[in-house]
Formats: sequence, C-alpha cells, structure tokens
Amino acid sequence: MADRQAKLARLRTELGVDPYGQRVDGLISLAAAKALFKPELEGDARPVAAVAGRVVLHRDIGKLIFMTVRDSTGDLQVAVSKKAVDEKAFELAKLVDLGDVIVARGPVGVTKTGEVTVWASGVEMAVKSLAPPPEKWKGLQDPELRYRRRYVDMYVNPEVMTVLQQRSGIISGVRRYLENRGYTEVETPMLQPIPGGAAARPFVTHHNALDIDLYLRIAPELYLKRLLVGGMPKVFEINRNFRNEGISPRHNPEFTMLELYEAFADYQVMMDIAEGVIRKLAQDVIGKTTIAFRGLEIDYGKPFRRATYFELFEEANGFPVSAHDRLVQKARELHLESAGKAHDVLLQEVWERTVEGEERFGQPIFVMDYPASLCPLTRPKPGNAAVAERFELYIAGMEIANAYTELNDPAVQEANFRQQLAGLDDEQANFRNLDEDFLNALKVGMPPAGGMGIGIDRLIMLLTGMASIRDVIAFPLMKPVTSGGEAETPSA
RNA sequence: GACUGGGUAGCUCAGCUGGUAGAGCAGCGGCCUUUUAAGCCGUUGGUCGAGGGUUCGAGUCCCUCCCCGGUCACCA
Repeated sequence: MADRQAKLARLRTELGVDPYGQRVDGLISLAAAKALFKPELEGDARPVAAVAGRVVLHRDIGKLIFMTVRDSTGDLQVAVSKKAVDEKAFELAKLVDLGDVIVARGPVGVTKTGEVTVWASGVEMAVKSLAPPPEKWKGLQDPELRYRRRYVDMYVNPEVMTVLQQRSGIISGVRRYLENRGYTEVETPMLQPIPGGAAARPFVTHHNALDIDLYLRIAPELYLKRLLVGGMPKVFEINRNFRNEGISPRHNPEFTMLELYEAFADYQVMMDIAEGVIRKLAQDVIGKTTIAFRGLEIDYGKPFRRATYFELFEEANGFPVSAHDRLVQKARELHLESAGKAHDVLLQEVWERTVEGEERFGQPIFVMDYPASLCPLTRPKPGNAAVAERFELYIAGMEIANAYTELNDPAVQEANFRQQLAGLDDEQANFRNLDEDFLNALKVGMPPAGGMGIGIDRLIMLLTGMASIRDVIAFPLMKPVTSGGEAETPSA
C-alpha cells in the first residue's frame, strides 16, 4: 500500500500524470479490439484501437513491457515498446502495478507466438490501484474474502462477472416474456404496516414522522391482488422480499421474487407460463436447454413432468394417501410421532421424507393438487373441496415456483386468516394482524385469477449452475467484521 | 440455533508426538526488446482470528468468544 502510494506520488511529480484519469472517448471493448485483428494486414495497415482494462499480468523484460489487461468482455495483451512510445509513456508503463486500470491506443497486431496484441503507441493511467491485488495465479479463493470484497472477486474471477451479467439477462428476459403476454409491471409497497402474503418472520423498522412501526415486506401478494380488484388484468412485480430467517446456500435475508397474477386464469395457466419462461431463458440467455447443476444434468427442453401430490405419494410409498393405517405404520418406520396428529399433517411429514428428494425432484416436475387442508389460502377444486388447486415446481430438489388458483371469496379468506392467527405463538402474534383492508378489497370483488411466485435467485442458480445463492447475488449479506473496535481496513 | 471443517505474510498455502515462524506469488533493488503465471540475482514483510489457562517453553495442548464454509433445522 505504501509502495503504491509512493508510485502515485511519482506519477504526479515526475511524469505530471493525473493518477485518477479523465474522460476517454472512442474506447472499444477488449473483445471488440481482438475481433479487429486481421492476420493479412501489417504495419500501418493494421487497425488501430483504443482500449481500457485492469492490468492482471505485467511482464517487464527491459525495453519491452507486456501487460495482460481485463475488462468485462475478456483479456487482451498490450505491448509497450520503448521505441514505439514517448519517454513519459514508457516510464508510466514501467510504473504500472497489477490492479491499475490503463488506457492503451495502438495497432492491433500479433506477437511472434501469434497472440493478438495491442502494440501501444500511447499509454495512460486511468486509475492507480492502491490495494495490493490477490495472488495472480490462484487468485482470490477464500469464500469469505470473495463475498466481502466482491469488487475484487469480480475481476479476479471472471465467472463472477459472467454470472452477474447472466442474472441481468434472466431478469430482463422474464420481463420481456411477461410483457409479450400483456402483463403490466408494477411496484407495490416494501414498507408495510401489516406484513402479509407468506408465513415468515419480517424485519421491523420504524417511521419517525408517523411514529409507527413498519415491516419490510415478506411478499407483495396482498397488494398485487388489490391491483386485480382495481381492474388491472395481468400484473407482475420483480423485486426484493425480506425474511428474517436463517441464512443458507439457498436463503439470503433479502431475495428477489417474481410474483404474477392473471385475472380469469387459474393454476394451469400459471404452469404453462412457468414452463415457458424457464425454457425460453435457458435457450436465450444460457444458449442451451441442458444445464449442469450440482452434478445433475437438468433438461429444460423436454416437457416438464406434471403429477399430482396423490400420484407421487402412492408412487413413492406403494399405498394411497387415504390408507390411514398404512400411513401410521410408515410414520413409525420413519420414527415420526403420529399420536394426536391429523391425517393430512402426518401425510405431509411422510411426504417430506419419502417423496421429496433429488431422484424424484431432480428434473423439473410440477407437483399439483395438494390436500386442501395443507393450503388454507388456496381455492379448492370445483366439486372436490379436499383438493387445492395449487402446484409447486421443483428442480434439482429445490422449490422454484409456487402457484395457486387464487381464493377470491372474502368470507372464506377471512375465516382462514382468523384460523391462522389463532394458531400463532406470542412472538408471531406481535406482527401478524388481520389485514382488514385486504378483506375489504375482496369484498369489492377480485375476479377469479391464477397467481404464481418464482424465486428468481434460485432460478438463476439453476440456469448458471451456481450451487450457492451467494454466487448469484452481487453483495450477499455478511456479518460485519470488526477487530479491536475498529473496522477492518480493506486491502485486497 | 445444532453438528462439522476452517482462520498462519497483501494473496495461495505448508508448519509432525510442544523447542528461535516457512514457501510460492505480490512488493522493493538490480539485469533483460516478442513475454505468456516470463526469467535470473538480491531483499523487505507476521498481534499465527481474539482473550484466558497449562508448561521452563504454545501456531501446536485445554477453556471461552468472534468470523467464514458445509450439513441439518426454520424458510423460499
């Protein structure tokens, strides 16, 4: 750090160079510069490019200096020959450290070994880096450092950049897909007086002027439905939800969720949208329909399997869901406590241990038609009150989408809300309240509708092949580090 | 939250049953006009995560705590 500070001073005093650069016009990406190379052209006929990039390798062999520079499109070699540049530029090239960002202009040619190279006629310092860079070959490996100093990780480990760019492509691809279907993107409150739409612990905050507690939303659902009541036919929102729960490779306290609601649709329509958008993203953003994830080859090109809860249960256990005695026996085999539990509760516990899992839920599968008692906020199947019109999409064992034919009967909704509230413990009761305004909206009348939520971060994990949610979020939450009462000084 | 693995130089890592803290890269000083992790010669650099304990002596053994990864739980 001190050595670099000294070099920064030398740039100013000896070379009269501003180590923090200035506006540069006419820059092209390193990939574009590389593409300009024409092997048949030599000397002055070679195309000239102006490029900028962070120096990741610096080979000074005396009167000739090779640098490998990197930008978001890749790496390119820049050569600075003492003969080809003025004295000041050559001295500047000598003073370049790994991590500096430079601007180089010159013909795009090759070296003896055939590597495409910008043969600099001019070199400038765009910004002097004061922090020592990570090891140049092994790079930045320590996962803690990588997440804490993502700005270093991003250039040291180029796949990080790739994933973040693919993330952007996936999200804009989702928008395009839904807009093409006539959907309107909306934004609903993230600061909510009553957190609703999911079963999760919220973050609490406080508004000073109004002197009220507010909650960071755990889901946008109840507001999106209000928009349906108001007359919007097809709405979606892609934005952050916040849940005050544990952190894991599949859970970040803030995460990006897509929710969509379509009037006069049902969960079958949502199933088609889920399958359609995911397949399209694989094709358009990743460029293939078979993608490796945690050792699995996931095929997004084939139609996704669609099976009911009841079928899958029987397939895995060899007896139907209605066979109570067999269920109790199975529960005993699994060391589950069955005494005093309702049939459907026990059913779900056995389901979680026998049906879910990679062998059955590895390839994309829609699990449809859950027992109604497990989904109190879902509309039952017409003519069969025991079955809820709900599906969950599983891929690689992860829950990716959850969809319903939405309940729009305010009386049933209110009864279900009240039943839910009655079953809460004291801690949960602190923030769960009856959202009377939402019930009022249902009384105004919400058209029948299908609705769905898709965990965007998890979808990005699948499509990019990243095993941890932290790898698809630019700045995942990390506990702040302090040492001796002082904040850690960044160095890498 | 539980279990488990880890934290040693800026980075990547070694350090055995306790005996003066090491390497490579980076850095610094030299040489070098076609290198490819350039090379060669010389060289600087440490609160061994923090605190306590055992011991003549602790990176190493014991205790407490902090941070990170993984698995599980909660959840999406």
